[in-house]
Amino acid sequence: MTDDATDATPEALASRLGYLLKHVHLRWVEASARALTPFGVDGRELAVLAVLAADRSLSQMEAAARLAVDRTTMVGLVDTLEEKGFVERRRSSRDRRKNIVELTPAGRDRLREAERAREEAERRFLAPLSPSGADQLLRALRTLAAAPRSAD
Amino acid sequence: MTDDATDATPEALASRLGYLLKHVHLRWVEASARALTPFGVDGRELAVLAVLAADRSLSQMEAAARLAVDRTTMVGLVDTLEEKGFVERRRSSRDRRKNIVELTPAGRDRLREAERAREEAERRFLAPLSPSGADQLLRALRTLAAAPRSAD
DNA sequence: TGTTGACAATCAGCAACACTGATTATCAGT
DNA sequence: ACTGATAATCAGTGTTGCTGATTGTCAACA
Repeated sequence: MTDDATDATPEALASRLGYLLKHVHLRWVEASARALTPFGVDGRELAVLAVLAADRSLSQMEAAARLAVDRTTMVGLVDTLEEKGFVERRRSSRDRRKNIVELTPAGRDRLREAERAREEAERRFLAPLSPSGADQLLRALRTLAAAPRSAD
Repeated sequence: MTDDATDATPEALASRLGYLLKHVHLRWVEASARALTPFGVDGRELAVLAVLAADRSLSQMEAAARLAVDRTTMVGLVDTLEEKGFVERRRSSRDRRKNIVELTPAGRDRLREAERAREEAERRFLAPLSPSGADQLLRALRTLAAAPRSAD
């Protein structure tokens, strides 16, 4: 009896925002991990490459701010990307406290390939929605992410 | 010096599903935590109370399956709810391996109050969207959460 | 010029969390 | 009775993100 609960969303939770966000996110993490494994990067590392490609070069702190990850987390992120040969650290000549992080040619190539795979995975993931539904979802999420932190 | 990046979603990431899901979820966790603090439960504990109220009584495993949390995590969840006096464990008489978990009257009261607060918080959280937009968001999330695990 | 306060990157340690695997008690079927 | 499966529990592990301290550097100013 009722072992359908294993992968169907149970009635009592179906409308809970927290439950839905968490599980959809989890699903996506799994799906994107699967899609990105062949490229040797995970979703967050790819996002780092993407922000570095967007702005020519950034300090670690700037990159961390862009991605809204902790500054100490960025250290490790850049570490692994550097080991993989996708980025390079360089001391800024204008402010020698800063590490300028830049894409290597290999990093740029990998970014291009992996981005394609990510986009494809995202398309597949959103396939259960109508095209306009997918679009509205992204727009709604963007709105909520950008909304000012509720001032109590 | 672009410190606007701290709370505005940077261009390069604005359309990343993973980024958006993660940060919207994080925002919601913060908001709901703030809303629920006065009631002495967090979002997950409240969800446990809700599934217990929906189905008269459940074994721990059944409750865990409903919420899609690990069975070992449910042990701790029930532990703290029991300490707070909101649920009670009872050995099933029909299958003495099972712990039947049931709401106490105090748990039922707390659930009612806290649910009201959660709904109110959810309304506030979704306020930046139009009413129909909020509705569509929930529907889309429900669809994605229920979609069959992509079969590669 | 030397001193002061702030900031960038790094590192070590901590807390939260969920999972794996083993253990104990119980069940159902032979 | 004996066997294989299942429920709850616990101990240990790995991950993650954070706090706080450290080191080097900067900018401002007496």
